[in-house]
Formats: sequence, C-alpha cells, structure tokens
Amino acid sequence: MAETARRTESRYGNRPTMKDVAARAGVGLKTVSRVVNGEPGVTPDTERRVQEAIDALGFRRNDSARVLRKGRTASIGLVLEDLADPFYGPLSRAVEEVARAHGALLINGSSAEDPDREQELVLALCARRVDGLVVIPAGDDHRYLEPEIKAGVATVFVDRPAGQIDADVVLSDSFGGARDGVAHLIAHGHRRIGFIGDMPRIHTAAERLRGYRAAMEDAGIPVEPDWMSLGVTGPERVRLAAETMLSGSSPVTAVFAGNNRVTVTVVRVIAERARPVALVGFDDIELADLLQPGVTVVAQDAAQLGRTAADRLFRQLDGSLVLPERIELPTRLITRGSGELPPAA
Amino acid sequence: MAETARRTESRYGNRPTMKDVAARAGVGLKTVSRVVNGEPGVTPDTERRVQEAIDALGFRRNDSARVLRKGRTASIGLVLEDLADPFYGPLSRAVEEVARAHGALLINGSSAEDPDREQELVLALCARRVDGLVVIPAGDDHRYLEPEIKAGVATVFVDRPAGQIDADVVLSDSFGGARDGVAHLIAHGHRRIGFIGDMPRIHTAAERLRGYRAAMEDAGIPVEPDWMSLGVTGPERVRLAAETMLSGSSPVTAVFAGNNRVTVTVVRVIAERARPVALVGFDDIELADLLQPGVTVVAQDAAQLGRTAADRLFRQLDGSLVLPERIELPTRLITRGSGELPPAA
DNA sequence: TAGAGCCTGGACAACGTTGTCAGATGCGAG
DNA sequence: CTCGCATCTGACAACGTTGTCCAGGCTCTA
Repeated sequence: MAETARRTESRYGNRPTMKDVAARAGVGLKTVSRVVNGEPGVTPDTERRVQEAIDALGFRRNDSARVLRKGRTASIGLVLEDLADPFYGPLSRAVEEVARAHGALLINGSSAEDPDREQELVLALCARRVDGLVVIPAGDDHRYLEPEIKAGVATVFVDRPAGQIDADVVLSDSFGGARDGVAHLIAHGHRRIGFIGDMPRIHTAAERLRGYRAAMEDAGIPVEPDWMSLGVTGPERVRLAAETMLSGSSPVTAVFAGNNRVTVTVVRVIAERARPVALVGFDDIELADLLQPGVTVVAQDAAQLGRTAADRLFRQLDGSLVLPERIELPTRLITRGSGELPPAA
Repeated sequence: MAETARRTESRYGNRPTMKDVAARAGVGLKTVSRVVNGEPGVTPDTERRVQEAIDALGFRRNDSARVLRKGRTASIGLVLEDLADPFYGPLSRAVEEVARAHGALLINGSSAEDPDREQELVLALCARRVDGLVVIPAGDDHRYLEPEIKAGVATVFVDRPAGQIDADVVLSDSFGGARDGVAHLIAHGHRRIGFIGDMPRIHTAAERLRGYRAAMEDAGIPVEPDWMSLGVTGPERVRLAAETMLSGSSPVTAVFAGNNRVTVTVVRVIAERARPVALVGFDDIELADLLQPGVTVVAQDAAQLGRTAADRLFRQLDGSLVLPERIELPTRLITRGSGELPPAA
C-alpha cells in the first residue's frame, strides 16, 4: 500500500503510450489503436494480449493527440455570468445533460458580467477547439467571434442576444413577462409602482424596463423618474433604491423587481416596514411560496432555456440547421399573494 | 454583411495554421510561434508583419497541438453531484476563480450521485489530460484513480472522503455540526427529535446521523428507530418521512434536516401543520431568515470548501505538497427561531 | 579591417494518435 | 501443390505546435 508515493519517479510525461502497450503486447501500434477504439479486425487472442498490456500499464488514451488527429474535440463551452447565481445552476445543468447525451464534455466559465473577461474566456475556449459555444453575453459586440463561427464553431447565445453579429439566440420573453407582471399590480389597484432592475446595458434589464413602461402606458399612468432605478444588483444599491422609493412624500405602493437578486433584497426591505408593499419579481425563487405573503413572480424556465440552446447547438453541428434564429420562450406569472396586496393608504 | 454564410466553404479543419501565417507573412514557422507566444527575439518589423497575417487570416492557436507538445493542459476537472443544487454553485464558482488565477480552465460534470457515472466522467477528464481533479465523490471506491494519480494528475476530494485510496480531502465537520445542531434542540427542551437525511452510503449523511446519535447519547436520550429516516432527498420521500414522524401516538417535537434539500421540504411540511415543530437544518438556505419563524441552520461555507480544495490542488501541481492531508472546516450554527421553539404538548 | 560575439530567423524532430495502404498469414479451391 | 482471396497486422505519414540547433548577418572592439 504505497499509495503515498505519488509523482516520485514520474514527474510527468512518462505515461504509457500506445507504443508502450504495443511493445509490451508484442503487436503493432495500429493494432493497439484498433483495440482501444473497438475497431473490427483483431483476433480475440491478440485483443486479449493487448488488453492485458493496457491494464498492466494503466494506459489511458491521450485525447489531446486524438483531437489533433481527428479535428473534433467532443467538448462544448459555456460562458455565463456567475455559476453561483441560482438562476444559472439549472441552466448549466441542462446544457450539460444535452452535451452528455451527445458524448460531449462541458467546459465552463464565469464572465462576472465583464465583457473583456467574456471575450477572453470565449477565445480561450476557441483555442481549445471546442466544437460549440453557449454564451450568455456580457458584452454587446461579438464581432470578435465571426472568424470562429466561420471556421465552424457552432454558437448559440442565451438569455440575451448577441451584439453586432447574426447568430442563434434563445431568450425568455422579458418584455412580455415584465409587462404582464406590472399589469397584474395595476389590476390590483396600484398606480404608484416602482421598478428596480439590473444595469441598463444588459439586454434583459432594458427589456423588462420597457415592459414596465408599456404596462404603465397601457394603463394611462404617467411614470415618474424616481420610480425607476437601474444598476448593479448588489444588496446595498438595491436596498437604497427600494428604501428611497418607499419613503418620501408620495411613496410607491408596489415594486416590480427586475431579477432574482433584486427580489430577495426587496423582500427583506419590505419585511422591515410596517406598511405592506405589493411585490412582483422576475425569476422564481426558492421558498417564495412559504414567505408571508408568498412572493408573486414572473417565472422563466432556466433549464428549458439551457436545453433549447444546447439542442440548437448540436443541430448546428449536425448540419441540420442553416439559418440563425431567435427563439423566445414564454414566461409564466405565478401568483402567491405579494402581488395581490391592495395599495396601502 | 454576409455573416449568415456560416460553415459553407469551410466544413472543418481548414482553419489557418501557423504554417499559413508564416507563408503569408513570408517568415519561418518558428517566428510565428515566437510572436504568438510573446517570446523575445523578433524584430518589431517582423512582428508587425506576422501580426497582420494573423489578423487577416483569423488565426487562433490550436491548443490541442500545444498541449500534445507541452504536456500540461492548463485545465482542471470538477466532478460534483448536481450543478443545479444551490450548494454546489458557490463551490463550483470558487474552484473556477482559483483555476482562473492559475490560468487554467474548468471542465465540469455532474455525477448525479451515480458511482459509475462519476468514474466515467473522471476517466474522461483524465483522457483529456486535465492537470488536476476536484472530485465530490459519489462512489466509495476510487482505486481506479490510482494509476492516474501516479501519473501525475493532482487530485483533491471535497465534501466527502475518497474511498480505498489515500488522497487529499477537504470536508466540513458534518459530525460536529450535526451534534451541535441537535444539542441546540435538546437545550431548548426537546427530547423526541427526528433525523431526516440523505442515503446512508453518502459519507456526510452517515456523519450527520452519527452527530445526531452522539448528541442524543450525550443527553442520555434513547433514540427510537422511527425517529431516523435516511434515503433519497427527493420531496416525496422526505415529505412522507416527515409526516410519519410528526404523526402517530408519540410524534417528534423537533426535526433535524440532513441537508438543504431536506430542509426546504421539511419547512413546507411543518408550515402545513397547526402544531409548531422545531427545526434545525444542515446547510444554509436563501431567505431562511425571512420565513416565519426563521430557519435555524448549521451552515457550511461552500465557497471556502471549493477554494481550499482548489488551492491544495494547485499546490500539489507546484510540487509544494507531498503528503495527502485531511482538512476539516468548521460549521457555524445560525439561530433564527425555528430551532428555539419549545416542544409543543 | 578582421574576428568575436550577439541577435534574428528557419529547418527539423518530436509529442501520441489515427487513416492509408501494403505486407503477411492462413485457408480453400482448382 | 499452387494460386487466389480473405483476414489480420504493421509501417508510415499526418494533425499543429514547440524545443533544439544552426546559419547568416549585424555590431563592436582591437
């Protein structure tokens, strides 16, 4: 049991290769290759000898060399904003499952909402020669991807459209979802409604704001500037924004929260206040039904977003897709109480 | 603007190579390599010509070939149970950040708690020649990894120890955390306390059960068999288990939930019942503080777990680590109300 | 001005695998 | 007994990159 002897004699590079296996089994290089890949044309006896040599040496095929030779890597890249965000977990998992079904591995990275970092990541993935890319864009100019796409890297954008290039996109209906959510608040008697969202350069944030404005306009309610607050979705800023809207001479009676992170902070702020405030949030959150009152949300199906995107990716690779398309998935309003509170005096 | 012409003339493999760049720039192959890698020994004028050729052709270095030549891939693998589980998001992100700081990419996969799938994934990653592996083990026999570790693949296990091999492990103190959590319930007057956990073959589940038993024994409380329920953590089974414990002739007055998934289901069951039931859960959950009552939890720091593991991984790769070690991170009891309810009659 | 030494650039092999193709072996038929 | 064919096996090149090594041109000094 000398397992502790790790990397002593063997610094690196002395892994057995097919040549070693061939030598040990007393066969040719190609025969080993045939056995490893399950190709026909090897007598059972030879195969057994090769297999024994493989086991004895602990040989494992070097996929780098294989990729170099064959062209395809059987891996796809996923670039998203933050793996730790509960919205992206299911999305990521869904992409992974589709990849797995196609025998591909998933390489992923977080852009941290930084366009430069996104580009750096994407290009690193291209250098690895991933077969395809699923990108949740942070930046708004993706012309840097043009040569890659031309060279055959399948590409699908998710959650937000690509900038400056024509590519497959899978989105949720942010505009419609937000409009419906705000209309729901209006239907319950609210007229002074606040909107707190992500940075305006993020497409979904802009769309949801547009949905908010549309709902207000449809109802003939003029929107006051200080009812809207866009920016980073860290707790500090959101808290400040919410408290500002809820205070002053003519405070809002309801808030529409632009995404899951905003929603949780707004829930906290509202919970601290005496006067009830209606709330509808974009994105479902766990345990939303158990809060008092339950949080009404506009839910999007993150897993479905990921599945759809990955499906399209592999269909691009199959060659069964030709033209880029824009797919918009519907959202669903889930009423739980917080959106149905009447406006307080 | 003919961006729609994707993969027409170019099926694959006709990406420009260094040879193409060299030809176009009118220089030698190695000179291109030098420019691409920022190596010294190229006159500014030559460098400019090469750079122009690179841009004109849209050349991108093929990392597969590079890896084959150099030996190291600058990528590490992460195998966990389910990317969609909120516990693993931050862990995964933390590993990614450390990898990024070392210039490495992260390839990850979900084992879905299936030992075969775990092995399949790990070996696929080894075939890719990842430099290192962070594994949250699903199985309990990892001897299949021995040849890989010997060959130089740095390996760190997280959250649960490796089976049958001697390797670095980073854990949370499941035993101590559970014992403290249960002791907390006992301190608030409970004697009939239930335990609902994950499948017993999972190390953390077994350890937490052991912590539960220890706390009960320390208090001199004999444990009845039907106070303990271990199995899959899907809502159906957990719900059934909770309802069973809470009904009958002598129901439990408090429940210790073995992980985040169990906790949310138990919270739901408890919310439906008239009689209050005390609850302490392992793992913190979002919004736990806003529920009525707030959910008392034994929190572990998932991000710290990931960071610690990744750090050790790269220190193995540096060669600054020699002997496998077992690191146990402390847990933290966060009291919020649900654990402080007195036993109901 | 010649020689030494430095700097730049390029030819070539090697990494480990797979595809091509040709050689070897064994068997049955004429 | 020999030929032909089918079956199995192996030699070799190629994938795209980087490390080694050498050649040629330059500068600097004596």
